[in-house]
Amino acid sequence: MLSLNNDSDIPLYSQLSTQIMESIVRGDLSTGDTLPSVRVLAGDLGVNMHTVNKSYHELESKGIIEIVPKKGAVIKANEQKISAKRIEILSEEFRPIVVEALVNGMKKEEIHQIITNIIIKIKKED
Amino acid sequence: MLSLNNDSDIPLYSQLSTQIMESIVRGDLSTGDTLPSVRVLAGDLGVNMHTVNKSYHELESKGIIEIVPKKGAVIKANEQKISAKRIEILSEEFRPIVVEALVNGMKKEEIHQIITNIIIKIKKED
DNA sequence: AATCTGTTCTATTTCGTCTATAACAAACAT
DNA sequence: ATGTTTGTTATAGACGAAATAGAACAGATT
Repeated sequence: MLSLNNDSDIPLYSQLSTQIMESIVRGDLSTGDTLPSVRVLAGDLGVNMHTVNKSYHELESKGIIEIVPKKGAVIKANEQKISAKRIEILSEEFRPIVVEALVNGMKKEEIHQIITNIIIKIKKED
Repeated sequence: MLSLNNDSDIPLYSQLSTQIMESIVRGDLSTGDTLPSVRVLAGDLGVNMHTVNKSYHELESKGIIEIVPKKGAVIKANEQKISAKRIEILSEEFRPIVVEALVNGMKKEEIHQIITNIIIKIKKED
């Protein structure tokens, strides 16, 4: 179930993108499935149409979905091999958080444990 | 050496905070060391005094440094035991990036490898 | 005594987010 | 065929964060 938090400092469209990606990881959404129209989902979530539209385009730029104008948004099959460029982008996103963990005295294994727990958490939630 | 990127979508004060934390992790800054005054560092980096001030206060809120009014900013000793609350905060920050990695088809071990590489990279840089 | 320090205040510019409304042309449903 | 739904595009406004600028203050340093 999707739900956005207005009080968060994370933009609504980013929250939505992340939650849709979580649904895919969890298996609730699979390759070929279509997402609700921007108007319908906006109505369900109580946000503006453009906010949902922005999220969909963010997902499209990440290669997660395909937007067919006048038709809808479809979940794409995930690439079998992740590109080196994508890994580089992910690394840059991970970096500041890893630094913060390290400066707090955490060891590599403890950070790995946090990652492991997050993965477990994502796959268990509904 | 500190250097900020004006074209980045990451705020200047956040970039600065991260780089200072990296210096600590790397050992270039140790407990008891004092940071440059907000005016001096701002001059070196070519940014406004308030931008550096904001970074220092962000670091103080994270418990990394201590600001003594009219004196300066000093690197604090890192807590021997990281609090559960801090781990929770870090987890929430890690989460969306982990999701993005998973939706790209990465496995747990591959994400661990990215983390490991980041740590190596941080400690090697100058 | 002069300088340097972080602090506080006011002000302005710029940009991203979010909302709102409207119109368009293509796809779809009945 | 008609009416609805679709994503797209455009314009507009409100709001807050980021960043800059300049000035003044009082305590610490030299």
